[in-house]
Amino acid sequence: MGALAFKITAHSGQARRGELLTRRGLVDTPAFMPVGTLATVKSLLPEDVAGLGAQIILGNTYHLLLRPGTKRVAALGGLHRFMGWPGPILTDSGGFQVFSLAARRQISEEGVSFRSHIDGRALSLTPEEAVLAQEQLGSDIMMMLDECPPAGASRDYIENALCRDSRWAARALKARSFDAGALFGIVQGGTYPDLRALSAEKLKLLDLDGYAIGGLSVGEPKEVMMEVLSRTIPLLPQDKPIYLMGVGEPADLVACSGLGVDMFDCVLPTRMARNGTLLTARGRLNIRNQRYADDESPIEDGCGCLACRSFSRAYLRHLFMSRELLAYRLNTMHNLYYILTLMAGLRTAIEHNQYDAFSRDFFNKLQAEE
RNA sequence: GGUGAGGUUCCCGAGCGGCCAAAGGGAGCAGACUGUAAAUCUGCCGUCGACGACUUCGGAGGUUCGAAUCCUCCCCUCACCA
Repeated sequence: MGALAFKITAHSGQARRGELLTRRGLVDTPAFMPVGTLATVKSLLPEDVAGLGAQIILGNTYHLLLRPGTKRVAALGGLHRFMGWPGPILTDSGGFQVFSLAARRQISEEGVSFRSHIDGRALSLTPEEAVLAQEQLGSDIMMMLDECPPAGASRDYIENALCRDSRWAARALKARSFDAGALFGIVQGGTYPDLRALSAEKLKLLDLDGYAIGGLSVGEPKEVMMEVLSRTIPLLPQDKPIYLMGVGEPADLVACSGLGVDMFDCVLPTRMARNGTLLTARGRLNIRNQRYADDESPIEDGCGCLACRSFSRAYLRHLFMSRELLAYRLNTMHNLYYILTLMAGLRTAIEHNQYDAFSRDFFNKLQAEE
């Protein structure tokens, strides 16, 4: 208590407009959290990130544990000071790396042992150590260590994992210091509604500050994801923030907000930016494409981001083709601006009880011919 | 003027009698990317009526069942000597 307060200020259908009050400031929800895995949102300055409209960012325990070390970050004054971001930070626990680095790790009741992807050295992460590392970082919202099973995992496997997750959640809570940040639990259960319910039941017994939904958008069809989500959200405490982990395609943000999700994070806008794909209301635009070589128009007419205000598609294409560093920065600014502006629009719509109209308009534009 | 090395598909560059439309880079073209091992990865990249055919390896001839690969002459580069 005290680490986090959440207040819902408006509803529009299932969609919720809320205010998440962390110990380092307010976050308006539904919120999108840009990912800054290694203590930086790649290519941007903290003031850029804030200027684009982000109120909270995500950092990563696993990566920072390996380099430069969470103990070192603590000695240097914590992650906020280290990276120059004074606002709220949510830290992932390393749970996703249990999934993405599956080939280099082993899971036991005690925890996870990894082979570092940098130098191959062995390291272990228990639920307690994950909390400790996040406390060393000075995290405002810590995530419990969990296992995120792949889409193809068997029912037995998923059930076994989620039961262990709930034990890990209890251990994480017990390990947390009294003055530490908030701690979220993570609901798993793959695409099985009853397993999702089981996971939610177990986690609800614990005094967690928020509930994340993990193990989605890991390869399952989109309709399945929406179906699972719509059946899982009602099972969670409605007075706590609900966080859909790893989801961030514009269409998903709109659709999932409509189901009641309050928080999102995703590498998609920043990674795509660095790979030359730009987000627009009409869909994706690959700036590498030949047809933009002589195009004097901005990425998107009417977009208020720095890249669109100042530069043409032709120039941005040139920068990207030349691998100029400015390309990554401008592309990232555009994509994050697009996403964060979309979230702001969504919040306003919910406040005015116009979620449906907003959503309809969004999908109509997306469908429209170029 | 002499001697030596060499001219390969957009570029660089392997190949040195058949398994070569020709390795490997680069460039180019297109696609993917959802709690970041990602400024990454994948595919295409001579032409066509395209599981086959046709035209290519400085030029022209020749040897051979068969040549980018061997021989002759010519053209052009580069290095060194005059």
